[in-house]
Amino acid sequence: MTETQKTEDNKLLYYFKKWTVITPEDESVILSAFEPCSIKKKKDLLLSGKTCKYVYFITRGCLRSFYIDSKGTEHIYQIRMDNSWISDLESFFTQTPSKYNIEALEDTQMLRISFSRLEQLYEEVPKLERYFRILFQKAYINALKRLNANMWETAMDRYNDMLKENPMMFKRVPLIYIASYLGITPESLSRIRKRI
Amino acid sequence: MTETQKTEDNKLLYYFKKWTVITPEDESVILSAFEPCSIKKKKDLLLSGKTCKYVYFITRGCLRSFYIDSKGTEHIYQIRMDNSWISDLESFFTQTPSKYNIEALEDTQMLRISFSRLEQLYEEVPKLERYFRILFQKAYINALKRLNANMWETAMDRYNDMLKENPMMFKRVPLIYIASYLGITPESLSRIRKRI
DNA sequence: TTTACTTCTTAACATAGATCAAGTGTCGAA
DNA sequence: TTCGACACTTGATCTATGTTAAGAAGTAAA
Repeated sequence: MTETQKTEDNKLLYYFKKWTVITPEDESVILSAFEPCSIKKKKDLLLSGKTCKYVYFITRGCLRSFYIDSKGTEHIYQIRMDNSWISDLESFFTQTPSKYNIEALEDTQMLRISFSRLEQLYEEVPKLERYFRILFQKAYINALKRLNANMWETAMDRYNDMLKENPMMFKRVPLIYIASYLGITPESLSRIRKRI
Repeated sequence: MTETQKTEDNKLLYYFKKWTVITPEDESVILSAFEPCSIKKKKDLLLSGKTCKYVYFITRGCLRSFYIDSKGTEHIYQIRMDNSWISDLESFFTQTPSKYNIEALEDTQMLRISFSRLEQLYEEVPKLERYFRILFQKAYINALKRLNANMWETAMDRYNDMLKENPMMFKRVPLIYIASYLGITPESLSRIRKRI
């Protein structure tokens, strides 16, 4: 195991330990369940129509997930960077074909785990149920907040909120993707930025 | 314990058992942790500014949660009926004041559990972590779907989807609330219905 | 049985953001 | 060093939905 890899693993464990108690024995079981992988910028991690085989913990890099509508337009619903999870959870948990794509916006390093390996890991380390319970709790609360913002706030308010809460994204992600994530066109985002 | 009450409890357990294994001993521990309660139509279960003390499992009835914006307009983000959960999870899990209101749209019966009692219950019946992990997983997936629909589909498509997926709601909930839930005004909903 | 309130509809007008079209600047690959 | 794709901007026009205002129908209260 290289030095780089060790650092990556430790970050994964750091996040587990924030919400649940992990013994040294658990640690090695967890680490052995995850498999390092990487992807080059502009390459696809998941293609629409394929089943999503893994959940990925991003140790370094940036990815977007999006779907393509009947007119061929891409709609981004997630942009994820270092130390967060990415997957198509619906496809992953039901093991059915995905409607979404996941693409790398930067060269990205990840730790991945398959559906069956994760099920097995829950049996080996039941405490992980708590970690993921809390993770999904928070993800759900955030998704509802974003839903409310999209339904009832102006595009300008959403842009300002995002600037405040996710300043790093503006340094690493092109505005055309941020526009789609905010639910508007690049033209509208451009006009909003001019007004400020 | 009345006959009515027993039926209610069994429904709660039925949903737990769908996703995890519950022994007879666990059953009684779970049942004793939940407390029956009820609320009359138009009364408030939660007021903005107050901390949300419970999560509620609705055994029979209907509630809406909404927030009031700076102009005094109500915005509904959840409508929940029989056999589902309702709460302001953010306020509940952080035990801080809520930004939302929850109001009964019908006379409603529930089973409730407090934050500290739920924490204790997780220790007593660790298998419940799995149930709630899966519950939040599904809730998160649904919230993302609703977000995508609100960002990228027309109000008419959203209305038709809701008609298909939640026909019961149209029989029990006034259209003014359904409009708000769909992210549009009652006037727009009226126009959409006329077009069909 | 009158009154008042809630729900729902309709119409005229207003507006945020989309669409279409064109143009500039930048950067990586040949 | 030049070319072509990509990122971003700007302007003109269009459209879905909001806003304002009014009225009808149903229901609960007095």
